[in-house]
Amino acid sequence: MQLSQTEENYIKAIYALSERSPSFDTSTNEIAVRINTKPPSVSDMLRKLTVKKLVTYQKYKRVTLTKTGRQVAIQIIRKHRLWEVFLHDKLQFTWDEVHEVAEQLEHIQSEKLTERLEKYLGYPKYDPHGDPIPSATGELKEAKRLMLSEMEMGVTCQVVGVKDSSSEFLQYLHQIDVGIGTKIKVLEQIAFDHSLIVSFKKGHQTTVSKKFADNVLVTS
Amino acid sequence: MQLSQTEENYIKAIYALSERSPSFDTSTNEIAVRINTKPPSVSDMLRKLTVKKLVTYQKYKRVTLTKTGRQVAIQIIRKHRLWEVFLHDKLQFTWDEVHEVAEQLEHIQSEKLTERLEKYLGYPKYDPHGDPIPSATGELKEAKRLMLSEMEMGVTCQVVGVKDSSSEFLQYLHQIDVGIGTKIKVLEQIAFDHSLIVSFKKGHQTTVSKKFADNVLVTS
DNA sequence: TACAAAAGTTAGATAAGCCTAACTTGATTT
DNA sequence: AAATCAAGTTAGGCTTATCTAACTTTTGTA
Ligand SMILES: [Mn+2]
Ligand SMILES: [Mn+2]
Ligand SMILES: [Mn+2]
Ligand SMILES: [Mn+2]
Repeated sequence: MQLSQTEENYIKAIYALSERSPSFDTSTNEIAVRINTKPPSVSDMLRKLTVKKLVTYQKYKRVTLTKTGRQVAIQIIRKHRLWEVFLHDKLQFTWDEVHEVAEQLEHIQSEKLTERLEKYLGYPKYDPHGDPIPSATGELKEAKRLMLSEMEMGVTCQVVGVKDSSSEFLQYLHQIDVGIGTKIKVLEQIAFDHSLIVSFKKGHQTTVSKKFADNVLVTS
Repeated sequence: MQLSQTEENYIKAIYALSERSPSFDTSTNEIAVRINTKPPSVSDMLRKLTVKKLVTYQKYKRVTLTKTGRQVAIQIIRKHRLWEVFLHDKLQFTWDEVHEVAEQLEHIQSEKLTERLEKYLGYPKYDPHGDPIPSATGELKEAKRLMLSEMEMGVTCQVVGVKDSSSEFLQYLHQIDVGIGTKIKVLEQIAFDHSLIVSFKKGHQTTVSKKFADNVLVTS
């Protein structure tokens, strides 16, 4: 099925939002906020996507992706993350620069390109944000990741991704020299505001907020 | 200036058509044929591009790119050809596969991407079809493609394309094992009928007609 | 020079995406 | 159960890009 860039962006947004909901659905307003449009535009598009059997939707109710819709979403995410790896590994883009360009590259239509790119990159399993890359057949492994705020005291862990990928957050991380692979040990939790005292690398010690720790994903 | 993909494709078409005209201009109908639209669509677009100062145009007359228009065209061509090199050199796409995908990739907007890609590819001067790659500042060399019949004696060259793409010709090429990338050395020209004695690869030697040599494009 | 054919433009529609303003529905609270 | 408010849809309009049919200008040839 030949989808426009706009349709692809909607599908991807619905996927992301519904995956994080316990009932695997989402709402008109949530979609509007995420893709920076107004609710009426979303209503229009949901009608279109329903006709194309990509979403299950009745007006005034919440939306779910159909099986086809989910497959479409996963293929776009696959391309997005492969391009992110390319930009990061081959063209030395920094962590916070890759997303914006991948947002465009994910819409290039050529299966051959995707497969060749994947091979060229050495079949990477994770993108530069630590998110798993779906296989050509749509298999997507769950990354066993924790929020930094969930780590036990005294245990050293490694940064594998972020929850928030706003450029504000990514730039802050860059500023304090935290990236994929950075080793962090949680030393103490402050009862008052749940902020954490942590050490990076060789003893260099800082305090980070709960909000920060909730948005840094780590593996132990 | 932020241009749509459609506008970019028009600009590129106008560039290609006007470059091959002695007066550096082109016509509504020529553009329509090239980008597979109807003349009224072209008329509309020419009005739009005139307002944006990308073309010089008066209705019922022929159209020329402005200096800005030409710069825009060259930047798109630069991206197109760099992506062709990437697809060919890094992802092993064949010469006839690269164009279609590059047609999409040329519209990705990120100067940094273009510059990094160029560096990554080792600042190539020519694309896989032997066409020159403009520099970041818009400098553009002459094409280095010649007809095989124009080659000097004793010089080894490489096949980069064909002028005639009839299946008779392509089958003949296949039969004598000539394809893109084949190395050819011109040994002798027969005065009588301008046929050429050439050697392929390791000394394997043949005679080809003038008509053949006029339709094989090579770079030295 | 006249006048027919070709080249090009305008008029009027359509489709995709987006918007604001006005309305409807469903959920929450009393 | 009714009232209120948030969530969502519809109505109607705008822009970009396209088309066909009808018209106008330019051209090239008799
Ligand atoms: Mn996108
Ligand atoms: Mn990512
Ligand atoms: Mn293009
Ligand atoms: Mn080319």
